[in-house]
Amino acid sequence: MTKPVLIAVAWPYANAEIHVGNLTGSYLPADIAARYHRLKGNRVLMVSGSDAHGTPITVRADAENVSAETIYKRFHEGFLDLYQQLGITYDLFSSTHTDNHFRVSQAIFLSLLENGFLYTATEKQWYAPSQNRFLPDRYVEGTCYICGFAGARSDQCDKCGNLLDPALLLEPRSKIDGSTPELRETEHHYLDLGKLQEDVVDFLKTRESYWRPNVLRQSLGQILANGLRGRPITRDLDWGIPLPLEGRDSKRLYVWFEAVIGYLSASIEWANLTGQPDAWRDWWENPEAQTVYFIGKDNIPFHAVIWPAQLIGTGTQFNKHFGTAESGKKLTLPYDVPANEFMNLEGEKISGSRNWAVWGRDFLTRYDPDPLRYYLTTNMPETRDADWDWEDFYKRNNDELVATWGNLANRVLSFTVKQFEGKVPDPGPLTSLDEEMIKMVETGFETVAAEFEAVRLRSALGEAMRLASEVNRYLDQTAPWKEVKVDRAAAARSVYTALRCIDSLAILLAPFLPHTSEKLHGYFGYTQPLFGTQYTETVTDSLGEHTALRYNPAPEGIRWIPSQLQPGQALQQPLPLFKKLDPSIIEEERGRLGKG
RNA sequence: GGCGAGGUAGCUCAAUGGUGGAGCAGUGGACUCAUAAGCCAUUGGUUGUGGGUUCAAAUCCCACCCUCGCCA
Repeated sequence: MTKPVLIAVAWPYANAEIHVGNLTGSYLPADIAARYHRLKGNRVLMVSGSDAHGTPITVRADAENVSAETIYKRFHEGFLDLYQQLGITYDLFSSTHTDNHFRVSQAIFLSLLENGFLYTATEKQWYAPSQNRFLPDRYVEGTCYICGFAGARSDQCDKCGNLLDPALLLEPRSKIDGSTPELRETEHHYLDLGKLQEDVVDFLKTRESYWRPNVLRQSLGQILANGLRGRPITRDLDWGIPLPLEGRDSKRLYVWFEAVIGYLSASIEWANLTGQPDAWRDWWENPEAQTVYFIGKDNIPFHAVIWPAQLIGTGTQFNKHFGTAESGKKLTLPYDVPANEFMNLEGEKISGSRNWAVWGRDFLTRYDPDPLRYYLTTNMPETRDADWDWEDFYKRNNDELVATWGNLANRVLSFTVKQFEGKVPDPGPLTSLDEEMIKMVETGFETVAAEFEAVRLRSALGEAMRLASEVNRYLDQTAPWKEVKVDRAAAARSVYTALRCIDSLAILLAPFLPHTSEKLHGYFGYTQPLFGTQYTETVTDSLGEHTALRYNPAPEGIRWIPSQLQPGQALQQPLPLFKKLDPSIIEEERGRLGKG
């Protein structure tokens, strides 16, 4: 039985490279889950894109004297490259800077407006007469009225750490041209979260039994303790999505409001690109669909509270404002938000500006993708902050990945090629020991799956690796290298049994280690691949063009099933799946940290 | 400042009131198909600190220290 599963992945801000903390926080667990569900035969749609708007990008653009679009595209291209190398298989990785996303976001805005969940209020904002525009808080600096620090940001002082009331800042000046800004009144739209609170609480209560405690406490717990207040959803900017209201189109939707809408708009863009414009409804207008959001803990309130509030507030009005066939259906609320904590690096917080980071693309110039995926999964911050430690990476690669799994596959395949003419031997009747071994691994298709369904990926990997160890134990008990000298039939039984287990383990481990599982799958002589292929595509719309990452799935079929390996099947001459690392990399890599 | 999470063996983590466990590392052993990998055995912990509740506390309560996140 297959079901629709939406894998919704955090949208990386297109103003920095992606590091291992970003990967283990959301992109990697999302891909592992997506690959698992695809193997299960579920209808998977995995979407995300570059978050192209917002002030961090315009700040950087102004600093480099280039357009915001230039900045976003530079990092966007890097994301696509990394995702392809690491095998993060988005069905669509797009961008928020697309005509489609603009229209979807505006439709959500209009739906909320029609349903009475928006209100307007007037506030005071910094305005630069010299430039004839409003300035975001972080564009204005001045002297802190609390500690006297001269380089304080308008909304926060980096010296004393206090959050500031912009209106009280002393000697304000624009970071762009040094001119003196003035406070002017401006009217903005607010999302009326107070009005939506009861519905959001009801929604969260239906998830209470299975969501991670850290996510529940920061959503349901926080609301019950403090309640929800309205939040402004517009700003005076010129980079972003214009309000779809006449006379107000100089205002832009706030990034926090529109970026989460990307999950819906990317699904719609994907549907259009595949030539089935209504296909998105299978996930978004289907109460049976499981929509799972992979994000870091800093994003919990936006995905567990505000995005559900936006969806609830939109009601059944979306199609009407988007111009698609009205269905009278509500949009699907999040099924799960398995937010991860953070990953530190050698005991310190990852910091891009200090280069205290392990960058994804840089890493892959020296190492293979699957060891990275392995280490980031065994060390995934599912319940608490984790730490990337180069010595630990080295050890887990050599002592676990190579020793337990890579060596197991290699020793049995090599032995078979050498002793049984490269063909799966005919085992004849199996002994009870053989049958127990096979059954133990087959049970893994249920026990590992249970961990996947609960999004406990570290545990799922641990269970699969435990089974690999069991096969090593089995080999020591049967010792086919001894049997082959005295009882060839016995050796054939043992080798067949081990091969069949390894064939199954390749599937169990495939979501984590797709590149090497695919390779091993080929060594077994199969011609049909486990997974599909990634490719990029340039999409042109009224805003210009953007490059999208796409995924061409493997042929339909359920592959999450135990090995049916047949005697006589011809194997390929295997090569080791993983490389042992030299201990010198530990100091070498540590030496790179913190250097420009 | 408020709220929340975490602090358990050298490392990564389990264990929510009932004799502190696993994997890896370390040590000893037998084997040799395999990337000197695998297998068997084994050393190792006053559970951040100080109090308290209890017959019994890693677990519940209070205070404090450290790390982190959210909010103000």
